[in-house]
Amino acid sequence: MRLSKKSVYALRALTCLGASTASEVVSIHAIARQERIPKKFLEQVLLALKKAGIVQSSRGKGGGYALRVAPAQVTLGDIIRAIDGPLAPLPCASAVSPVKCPGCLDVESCWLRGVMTEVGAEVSAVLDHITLADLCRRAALSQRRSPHVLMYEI
Amino acid sequence: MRLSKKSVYALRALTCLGASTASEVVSIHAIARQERIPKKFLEQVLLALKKAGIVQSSRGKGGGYALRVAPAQVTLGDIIRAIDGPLAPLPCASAVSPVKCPGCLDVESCWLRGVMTEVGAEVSAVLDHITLADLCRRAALSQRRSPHVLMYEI
DNA sequence: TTATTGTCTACCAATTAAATAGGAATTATG
DNA sequence: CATAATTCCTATTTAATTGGTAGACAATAA
Repeated sequence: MRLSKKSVYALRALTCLGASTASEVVSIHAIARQERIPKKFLEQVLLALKKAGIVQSSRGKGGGYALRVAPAQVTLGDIIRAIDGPLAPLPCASAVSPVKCPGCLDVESCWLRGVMTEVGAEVSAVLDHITLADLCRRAALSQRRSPHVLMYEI
Repeated sequence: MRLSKKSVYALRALTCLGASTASEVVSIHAIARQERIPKKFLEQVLLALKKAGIVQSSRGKGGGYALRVAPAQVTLGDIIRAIDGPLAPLPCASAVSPVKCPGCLDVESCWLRGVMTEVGAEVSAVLDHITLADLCRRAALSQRRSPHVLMYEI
């Protein structure tokens, strides 16, 4: 149930883009520096987000990335799915792209898949009602307070 | 967001125990054979479940495992937590045992932790309202139909 | 034409998950 | 008591995944 580092990077990069106006582009370099993310790794993250239709890019000098849709239109679920794949607890229980998992051939696995499909749907529902706009709002709020205070907040 | 093989084994082993009466014990060997789980691996799984207070064991000849609590008293959440650890999407966002994760020192991580703590709580809520009794019921149902039919059911 | 930027693919390193191994401790039973 | 069956515990090995790096290539603005 753990979020990969990759998708955390994606979330941070996207709030970074969400903070800019829609028209202006931000370079990989700038995002990497600001968010302290390994540049070449971030490259792959953004490429995946582009493939998922969440961001758009322009190349060449002065190029960079921008959101392709409004922050309120992108959900946490969209982002995590784009990076980490289906949210289903089991490969075979994915609504998007169900894949027969090993050990899924016999009867026992079948009822498990049933339960897990439902669990996956509920998890998706949770993640799909939190939008990038929400994240940006929270990020902006915490930006305003002192880092030191936040660091030790429970 | 994927379930480990280990916890799938745990779920299957437990439904196996749930199917037996509370008083009778089932040996690792029997469970492993019935559920086609590597015996030595299952050993570790059951040990973890025991440490979590979900099952009890008796050693020596004629020994084995049995549930320590009623199937309706154990939740999916309990089981998965016992095997895979906290359900939180981020180590730092665990209600049970929050651990400072690398990159969690600066301001950006803090708002992420906030969101993820909430997400984790909701996921927990989902998993904690499904009980082992529910799983056993489903397992019993699918047992009654033909394996072949189930195999290709969507 | 050149500097800057994204695109793509392959690769390597580190970590984690899955499985295996083997001996110690415990207990029922002949 | 001796033995076989069983859990307990820890270490090791193997496989898979994740995290990160590298470098050649393509596009574009100036």
